[in-house]
Order: sequence, then C-alpha cells, then structure tokens
Amino acid sequence: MKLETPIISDSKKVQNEIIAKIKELINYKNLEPGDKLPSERMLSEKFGVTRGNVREAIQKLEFYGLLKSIPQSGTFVANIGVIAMNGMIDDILRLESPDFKSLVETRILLELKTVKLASLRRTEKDLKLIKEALDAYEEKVLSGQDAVQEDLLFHLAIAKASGNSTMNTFMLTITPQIIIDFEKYHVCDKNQAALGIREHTEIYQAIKAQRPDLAKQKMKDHFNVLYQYCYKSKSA
Amino acid sequence: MKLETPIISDSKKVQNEIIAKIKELINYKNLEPGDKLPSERMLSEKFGVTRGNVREAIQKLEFYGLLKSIPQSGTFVANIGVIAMNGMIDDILRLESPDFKSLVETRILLELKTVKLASLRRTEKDLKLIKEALDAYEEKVLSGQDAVQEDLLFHLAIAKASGNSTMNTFMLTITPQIIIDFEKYHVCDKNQAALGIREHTEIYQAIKAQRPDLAKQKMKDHFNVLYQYCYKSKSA
DNA sequence: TTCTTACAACTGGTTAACCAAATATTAGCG
DNA sequence: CGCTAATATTTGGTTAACCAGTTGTAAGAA
Repeated sequence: MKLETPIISDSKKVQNEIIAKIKELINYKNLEPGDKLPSERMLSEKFGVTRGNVREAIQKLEFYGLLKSIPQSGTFVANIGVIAMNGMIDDILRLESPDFKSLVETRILLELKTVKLASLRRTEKDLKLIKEALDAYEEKVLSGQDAVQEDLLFHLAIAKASGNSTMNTFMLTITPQIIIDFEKYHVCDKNQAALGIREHTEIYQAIKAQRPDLAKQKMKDHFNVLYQYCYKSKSA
Repeated sequence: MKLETPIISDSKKVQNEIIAKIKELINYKNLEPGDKLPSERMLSEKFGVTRGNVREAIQKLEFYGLLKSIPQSGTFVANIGVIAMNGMIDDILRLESPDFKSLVETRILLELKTVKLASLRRTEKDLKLIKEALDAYEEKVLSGQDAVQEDLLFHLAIAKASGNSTMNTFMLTITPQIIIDFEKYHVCDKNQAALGIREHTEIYQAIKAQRPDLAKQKMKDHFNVLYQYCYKSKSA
C-alpha cells in the first residue's frame, strides 16, 4: 500500500533540519553579532547535504533578518542577541502550513479592516474594478459554474482599494491556501451561491456609498454564513 | 558620483518583467486553464534572459496558484478564468515593498487581535516565554543598550501565544521590515524606553490575568505613543 | 621590525551541463 | 490501414563547474 502524501515535503523538512543545525552551530561556537559563519561548502559537507540546500536555508534566515550574506565574502550573524536569535529561529522552525481555523480567523480580521478602509479611501477606479469583479462573479454563479476564484477576486479587489499594501499582500498570500482548503473541505456549494451574490452586492453598495461601518457589518454578515459552514464540517 | 542604491533590485525588476511577458503570452495565445506554457528554455530564449530567471518567475506565479509545474512534463495554466488570471498577475506585479504607514497600520491591527487571543488561549508555558522576553527587554533597556530587537521579540512571544499560526507567521514576516524602518526613521529613542517597560509590563499582567479587553486597551495605549512618534517625523 | 605589495586561496553568486521521467515520433507487425 | 512497441526528443529538476571579487598570507623592501 502506498503511503500518504507527506504534509510537509522532504525538501522543506531537510531545510528545517539545516536551520536547526545552524542554530546549534551558532550556540556551540558562541558566535556573536557580526561573526562569520562557515562557508556554504563547509556547511554542506558538515551537514551531509547539497550546497543548494544550505543556500536555501541561509536565504530563509536572511529573509527574517537573522543572517546577512555578502558576495565573495561570507555569511554573517545579524546584530541580534543570542537569546533573540534562538527565539526567532524556534519561531521559524515552528512555522507550519497554517490550519484552516487560523486561516479563516485571520482572513476575517483582515477583511473587516480592508472593507472599512476601502470605504474611506476607494477611488473611482477602485470602485470600477470592484464592480467588474462583482459582475464576473455573478455571471459565473448564474451560469451554474464554480465561482470560488471569482469570489475571492472580489475580495482581493476590496483589499486593493484599501490602500494598504501590506494587507493587500497578506490577502494575496492566504488566497491560494484558502482556495485549496475550500476545495478540500467542499466549502461554498452551489445553494450558497445565490445568497453570495446578494451579500457581495450589499458590500459593494456600502463601499460605493462610502459608509465604512455599514460595509464592515455587511462583510460580517457575509462571513457569518461562511463561518458556520466551516465549523459544520470540521470540529472547532 | 555613485548612484543611489535602487529601491527595487535589478533581479526583482527583471522577474517582474518576465511575469508581465508571461501574462502577455497567455493573453496573446489565448491559453486556457490546463493549457501548457512553452518550456522554460524557450521562454528564456524568447525573453532574452537566463533560465534561472524564468524559473524564479514561474515559481512565484506557482506560489500564488496561477501556474502549476509538473516535472518532466511542463508548466500549465491553473484552473482560473482569463480575467481572474490577469487581475491576480496585476496584483502580484503591483506588490511593492510596503510603505511604513501600511506596515504600522497592519501591525496594530494584528497585535490588537493577537493580544486578545493570547489572553484567552495562553498556556502557562506561553506565559513563561512572554515573561522571559519581557525580562530580556527590561535588562537591555536598563543597561542603556538598544533594545529594538528585544522589544519586538516580546510582541512575537504574544503572537505565538495567540494560537493563530497565520497571524504568527505574518508578525514574523513584517518584523524584519519594521526593524529596518525603525532604524531608518530613528523611532524608539532612549527616553521612550522607560515608558516602554511599564507598558510592556502592563500588557503582560493583563495577559497573565486573562483579561482580553484590558490587554487590548493596554496594547492600544502602547501603540498610541508609537503612532504619534511615527507621524511626527513622517508626513501622514 | 614594520609596512607595502604581489599572490594564492576562498567566498557567495551564476551558469551550463547533466539526469530521469514523461512525451512525441517512428518503425514494425498484424 | 490500425495498433503496438521501441526509440528519440523534450521536459522540469538537480548538480557540478565556473566566475569575479574578497580576504588571508607571506615575501620583500625600507
């Protein structure tokens, strides 16, 4: 019998192992801010992995500001205390693919804010783009097709109109995972679609009228249905 | 005279150009969901860039669920309508390094939620870790050293205690940029430090007492100071 | 001894060659 | 002509060689 597809891919697993070993090495050698790490080649040999694996791990730690690679020179420990370093690496290692509940919880938090900001800041062009997304969604639904993507694009259009690039980025980041989970847990079946159109339209109207509190309330109503649907099939 | 360091690196720029060209190509060739893209080698030749550049661009689009690479077979267009595809690619291209205001706005939103969740869900171990972060911060401050890193680690400890992996990840994501901006705009100078200790302590006490609303209020007070400080040196 | 300088070794970054699997093509049989 | 099987080609993924710049070393002059 074939084994289950692993939740975390092997390459991810080996990368985390490398990060853990780098952490050990920093502690063992008492490396302080500004000190140089062994070269990628040495680390790859020491850890028994390819240089590519080591590079990936280093780049990840570099993204979180813990290391700094300088071309033709070396990789250096960032200006951060050893306790802080250990804490942050532990956090990074603990980063797992987010559970559905966390994802929904975060999405609701973000969207209740973005819809409010969009109501305040939206330009006419933003409004036009939201309307287009709404129309595309409606068309797909009325023709009986699956409209999960168009649904989310409506929400992304709102995020864009919020004028907050960070929240916009976060919405884009979680959207792919939401699509995957929706398909996995079979959220958003057809009979919800008609209701979805009405709710989307109400949200759009509130944004158009620049009524942030109303828009937030309509978004809340919209998510109430979703929330219940999610927790129906999955234990909270 | 040497030119300024570019805000967006060249490699990032060329990657965006490739993404834009892939978008054009999908539109020009009317590729539909499931259709195969030209091979990486052909694209690299067609665009006049290296295969590595093409691979990076494809992997980015793959992350956002727009493409799907299958080993020894090809790269395929995801099951998403052409309008949706264009919209999401535009979003991705528009993704810029976030402005300070967006960053602060998002951080406040996230932290007012995580501190509330942490008050409700924190385990004894969480509480211990938060206390340790608080002590480390206090020690650094009282010895007159720079404590930006320890400051943020206290907040990260709260995010971890919130039990929401997505928000925890987001906090980790924005933290490096916050550190950079803090240093750039010289936020958090020494005379604020003493006040910071008191505020941190009050937040910790509220979490310990499991009083979510009080914790949220204390966090709000904490950010009020920060907010004013930010907008003092930078036009809103 | 001390400072300068030429040179060798090492560094992270990049490129091109290589790999196994999937696919397209063609040869051969019925 | 129709179908199968053998083969050649193409694919994304991976590895090893290469590159230019930096750094450590030591030789040589003052």
